Amino acid sequence: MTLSDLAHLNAQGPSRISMQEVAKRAGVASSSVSRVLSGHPNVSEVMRNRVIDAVSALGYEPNLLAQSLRRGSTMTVGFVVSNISNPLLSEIALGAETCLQSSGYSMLLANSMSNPEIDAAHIGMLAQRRVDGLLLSVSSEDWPGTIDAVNKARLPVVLVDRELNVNGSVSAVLAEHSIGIAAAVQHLGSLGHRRIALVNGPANLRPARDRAATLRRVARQLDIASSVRSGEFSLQHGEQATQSLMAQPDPPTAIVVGSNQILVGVLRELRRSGLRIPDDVSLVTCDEVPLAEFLVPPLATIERDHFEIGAIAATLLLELLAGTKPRNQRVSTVYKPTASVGPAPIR
Amino acid sequence: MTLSDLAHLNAQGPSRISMQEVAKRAGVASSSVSRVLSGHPNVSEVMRNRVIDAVSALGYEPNLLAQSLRRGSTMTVGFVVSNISNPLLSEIALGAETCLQSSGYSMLLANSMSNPEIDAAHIGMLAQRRVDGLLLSVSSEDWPGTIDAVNKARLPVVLVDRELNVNGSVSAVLAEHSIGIAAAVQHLGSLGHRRIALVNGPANLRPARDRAATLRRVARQLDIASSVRSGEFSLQHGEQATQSLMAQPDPPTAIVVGSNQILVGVLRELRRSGLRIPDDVSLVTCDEVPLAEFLVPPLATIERDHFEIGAIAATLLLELLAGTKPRNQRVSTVYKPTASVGPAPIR
DNA sequence: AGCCCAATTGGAAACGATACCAATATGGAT
DNA sequence: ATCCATATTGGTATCGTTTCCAATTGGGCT
Repeated sequence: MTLSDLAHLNAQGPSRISMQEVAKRAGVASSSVSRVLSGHPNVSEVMRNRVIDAVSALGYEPNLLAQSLRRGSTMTVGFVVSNISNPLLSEIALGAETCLQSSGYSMLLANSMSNPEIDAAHIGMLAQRRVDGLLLSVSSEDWPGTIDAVNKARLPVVLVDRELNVNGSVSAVLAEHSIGIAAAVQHLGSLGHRRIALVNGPANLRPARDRAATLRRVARQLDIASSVRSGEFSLQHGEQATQSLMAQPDPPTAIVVGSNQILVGVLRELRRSGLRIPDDVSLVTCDEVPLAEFLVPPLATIERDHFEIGAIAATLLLELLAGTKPRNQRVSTVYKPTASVGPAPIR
Repeated sequence: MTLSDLAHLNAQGPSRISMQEVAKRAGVASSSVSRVLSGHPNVSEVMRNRVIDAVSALGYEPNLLAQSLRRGSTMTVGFVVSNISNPLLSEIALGAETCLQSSGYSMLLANSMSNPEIDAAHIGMLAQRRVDGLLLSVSSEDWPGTIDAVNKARLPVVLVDRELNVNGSVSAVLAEHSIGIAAAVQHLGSLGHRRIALVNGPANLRPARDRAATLRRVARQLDIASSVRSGEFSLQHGEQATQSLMAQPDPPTAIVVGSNQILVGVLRELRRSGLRIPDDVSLVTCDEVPLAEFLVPPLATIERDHFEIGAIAATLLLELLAGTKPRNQRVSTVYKPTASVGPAPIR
């Protein structure tokens, strides 16, 4: 059955019904229809019924596009993200979308594939689409194009674990990576580890920066040697960094991994080189990942509630849209040791 | 620095520039500005330059909302999905969004949390927002509200591994689950397994239906006993079904798992009950999941290219939007055996 | 009875673009 | 020089709402 066949069957005709047609059918002005439907107080009972009857008789549904143009609000927010297939980000997106949904907002999703130029282009595009606000988990905090785009957009913004030097109405949800990292380093220290490495994400992103700074600080306090390998959030970086770390004359006895994408590379390289966890090297990874509990040994993790981070980001944005002042909200991280962390090997 | 401070610094003033203002500044009619910007052929060089100068002097950016209202196209598609945090779906979403992006389309994401009522509500909402088309991975194929909503929406639709009895312009991308399942069952049969169980998703969804039918058919051909446990895509279903399966007098010697969410439950229950893979029970799971390769033993999987599925879905929708006839495209699945599949235990 | 205020309604402008139509200008052909 | 076809431009209606303003009505009050 084709669309035009369907039109025959369907009493309400082939094209969409406008408010004008409802008004004509009800024998009133379109402004009255609008008042009834938007719940204006000064509407008589008779009018309300006439309009409602006509609406349901014609199967009228408002055109949100026209509403948005007139009202100046689209009830839409944009989410700019490096890669939604990253479980961290997809859970954040779920939390955000769930929260936004319950307030009548929709979410436009834009993947940048970790390319800051695309980030910037997306921000501009979303502004042209007149989203009411932005959730940003950009791929670089120092890319000028991104900063320009945010400033030009003149929109309420919530940063998702990012620090961006921009003007305007900007809130942020920030994870306290230091808590989890500090706990992990202390635990490792207590087990005799004296050389700890961090296979980290890019230094121009807050999570990586925060983790690196904390690890260095706490290690120094405990008289532990620390080394940080910054790089992309990628399998390749994980492999390469691990290989170069473990090839050193005094390789680290514990590795902290800065993301689930890097983790796969680290694990592959450890498997390839025959190093055993935790006998040869202890392992801790950041951000829970689905099957980690079934690895042998199960992986120690530094966790944060991803869904909640998304929900908080959305809440902060809803606050801004309601006219509140920007604010930052912090979310804790928690270190969960497992058998992947053991005593430092004796050399 | 606040927004109003910024307005001072910014030459282009506090509020957004409309096409009218560009026209006034260039000393031409707004229709001419429109022609220049939309690349109409009959525009003189002088006019083009005047307009372009005014545009860049004022920093004009078109209002996509007004464009959409007038043109009758939003360059937006809706993606209705049960739960974007499912890695299968987030990879599909990435594939789709990447493809749409390159054609200038944006994606509105709507999570239903596997609730068919919410599915239906989202479809209606997206229609009101005047999306140009829909990508649907609905949570139930027989929920009347969903079918009604799709029929009412009168939009081009692409089904993502779903079968939905609706009218209109509907394409589909369909995974050939039978290929992978058949290969797995044959492999298990050749290893002596005579009782195979499928811990499956809900029977009102194509992937689960297809897998169950294939498993039953191939098992019968090979004279193998098969049992199928249908249920939600959930950890709990995985646990409960596994427990009840293995508590039988003649428990299965191999389990096929119908989704990554169910998998976690199956693995937990197997661990809890002390059953070993593959010594006590062989295990195959559908749809690759990140760390499966590092489990001990690594998990045998029936894979399909999730990103490609998303990209194909988007391509099919773009075809429909270009006016082509609906069509279905099939995507293969491939069985990848590992040490999680072994000879049937001897009783 | 006359007046005023409040409630209700219709008409029209506006949001910011596009597209049709008519008007003008330009050039070549006769 | 005249005429016609074509290229270019401006004016205006339109997309589907909301909102302002003015007009009408009815009731209460003096």
